[in-house]
Amino acid sequence: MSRFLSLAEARSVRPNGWLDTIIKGDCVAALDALPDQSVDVIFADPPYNLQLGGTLHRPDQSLVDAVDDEWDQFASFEAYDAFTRAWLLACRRVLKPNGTIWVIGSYHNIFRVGATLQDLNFWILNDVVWRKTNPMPNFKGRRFQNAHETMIWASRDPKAKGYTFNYDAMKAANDDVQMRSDWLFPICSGGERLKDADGKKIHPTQKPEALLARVIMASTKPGDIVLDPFFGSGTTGAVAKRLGRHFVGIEREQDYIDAALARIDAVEPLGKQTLTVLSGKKAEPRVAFNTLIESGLIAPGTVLTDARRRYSAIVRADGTLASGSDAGSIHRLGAKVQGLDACNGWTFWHYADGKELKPIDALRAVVRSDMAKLD
Amino acid sequence: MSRFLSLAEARSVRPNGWLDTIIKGDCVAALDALPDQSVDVIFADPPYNLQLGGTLHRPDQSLVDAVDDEWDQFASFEAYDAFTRAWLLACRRVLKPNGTIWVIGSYHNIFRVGATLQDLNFWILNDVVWRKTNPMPNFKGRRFQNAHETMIWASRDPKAKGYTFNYDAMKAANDDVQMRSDWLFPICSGGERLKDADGKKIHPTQKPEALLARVIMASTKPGDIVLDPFFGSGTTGAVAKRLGRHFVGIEREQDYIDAALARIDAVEPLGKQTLTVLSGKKAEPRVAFNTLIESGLIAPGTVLTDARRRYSAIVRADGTLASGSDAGSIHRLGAKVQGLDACNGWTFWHYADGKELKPIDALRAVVRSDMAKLD
DNA sequence: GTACCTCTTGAATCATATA
DNA sequence: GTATATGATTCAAGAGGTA
Repeated sequence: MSRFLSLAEARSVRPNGWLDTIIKGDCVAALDALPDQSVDVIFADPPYNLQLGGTLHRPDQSLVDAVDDEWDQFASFEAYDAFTRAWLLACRRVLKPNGTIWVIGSYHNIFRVGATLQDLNFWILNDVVWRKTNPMPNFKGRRFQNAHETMIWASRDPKAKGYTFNYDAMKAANDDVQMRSDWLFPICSGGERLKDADGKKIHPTQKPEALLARVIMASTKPGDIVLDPFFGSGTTGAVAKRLGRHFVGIEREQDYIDAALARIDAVEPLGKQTLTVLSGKKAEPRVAFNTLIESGLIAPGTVLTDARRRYSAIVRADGTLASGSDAGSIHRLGAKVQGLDACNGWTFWHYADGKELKPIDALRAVVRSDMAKLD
Repeated sequence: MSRFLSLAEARSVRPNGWLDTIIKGDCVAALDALPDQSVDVIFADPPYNLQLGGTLHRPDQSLVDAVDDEWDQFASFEAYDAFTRAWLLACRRVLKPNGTIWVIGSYHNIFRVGATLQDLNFWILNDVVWRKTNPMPNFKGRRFQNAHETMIWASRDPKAKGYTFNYDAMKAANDDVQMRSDWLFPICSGGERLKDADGKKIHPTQKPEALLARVIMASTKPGDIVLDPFFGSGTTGAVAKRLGRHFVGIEREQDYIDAALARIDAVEPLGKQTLTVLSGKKAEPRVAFNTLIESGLIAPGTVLTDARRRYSAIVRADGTLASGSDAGSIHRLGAKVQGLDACNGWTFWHYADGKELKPIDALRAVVRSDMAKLD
């Protein structure tokens, strides 16, 4: 059975008695209860300090369930920085000399976290981008869709060269090319998302196990100790156990601890490491028409026609087409000129290649073959 | 002919005489020579403070041509922070109140830049990841392949809501889905890369024009002023000119200035027609519901329903709707009958056209197209 | 079983013009 | 400055219901 320890217990248990447990309490106090240089890797998912204003509604008027928990509120950047500095310093002491730390965040907090890491003499090895396959849209159309989060991976010390990085495993898992710093994963939803009896999500920001699996497979060895100072629903612990690593979690909220303990108990460790890697080879990557312009395959001002030259349109620099007083995407304008509701602009619009007309889809194929090497 | 100005000239030229020029000199001093609130967008590619220790060789023992220029050297994080603070403050004064700034960097410097932006009360709108199709591999196999750089897009002020974001154009250019925060582009190479007579690259970190094109198309209007305080080889200027925007560059090194001037001279601006930016409903003129009644498109007494005929209302002669004992504007009543606090009456309410239900928005479109013929 | 449709939801710094 | 009225705005998945 999994268990959790009070701060006093964490301090007094026999050496390593805190392995594979959750320590209940404030993050810094709990870290202070652990011995020097005792963990191999830290994965930290601290509060993001979102600073949300009012409420936000979707276009269908439904309310967005925002992260408004008390633990995500800070009075100022200074307060957030002081908090960050305190827990990172405590982490530093607990890390083995060749240990590394991962911190995940968004643009709200990650820059402050990164600067603090550098100030405390951690040495950044990579920043890794988690690209979400299914991020929440920007409902008001005022910004780019916020489709990623950032992880910083850093060693405890600039001179430490002995940190674990399973380069060959990563490369083998990635079609025999180096694992890049941009990773593609879905957000945590469906059956993986922990819910209470009423179907309400237990934790507002549960991370996907696939993300933690890659982190752990990349930067730890079997039997290593992975500490998570903001344990939440216990994703780090569940994945560590499954992958044959030890975990230590720190968490304040009893509700999260209860959920995490039950979750981890249900995990069956893998006999053999059979980490499945999500190859980003989805059906076909989406290519923006804009990309053809940006990559010089088609110039703004080019005239496109349909296959029989009945309709024509001019390519604008913003990636839209214009025809007479109408304008829009390749699809919208294709539909418009034909008086239809819908149209596949990729196959409808053609460009002149010598005397021949070719569909712009041919140019998309060029872009896709360049992209194919990536995902 | 393009030209460059000395600091003294930049200070003394007639108003806007510094448009489409390169100012030679230190970045902060040159910014100080420009008027308050005079530029729309800033794109900055500051020194990355790479701090490479020693030299790096590829597996075949060839030497990696690293960025080791004098301008990329800083004694400490403190020195880099002071530098960052100084040029960002100078940028802040020069930006229009609704202006925005883009800064690009890597994990070496972007966290310090981001934190400083926040400290100076810039308001981060997005962090945007440039995913490189063809990044340099990690030669030692000790880290993930560093396959991206990060751009921060921020408004001058947290309360400034009037910044330019061409949402509809970005969406139309992206297969009619929102543009995401992760962008895929090749690094600058081949014919685009500026080289000297010996074939040596002129600038170590020349950015691809495609990247700048998306930045400028997303966040400026034709005729806007784009300032680049670290002009280098002039990518920002070349793309701004091509896209019908004004540029101002600041650069210290005469070699870079010479290369940039020649490069920009060779750029042919696109025609006005191709530069028109697609704008959505937000930019359409307002039409009062009353206008539909006055122009005879809908008669008082007409019964409107929602798309599924769950709710109905009657059109009154004063341009309001009534339903039972409730009455109000098309929006208020739409909200009221659904028990919501907001509703777009134009798309909610439908009228019967034969057997079919059509949104009253279709009638608004008729009014708008009639209005368009007038001007 | 399957195909199709509807509804829900996810770390979000998310409007603007006029009075 | 504030208050009010207009009316613009979403992508991918999964769950569950219906034909």
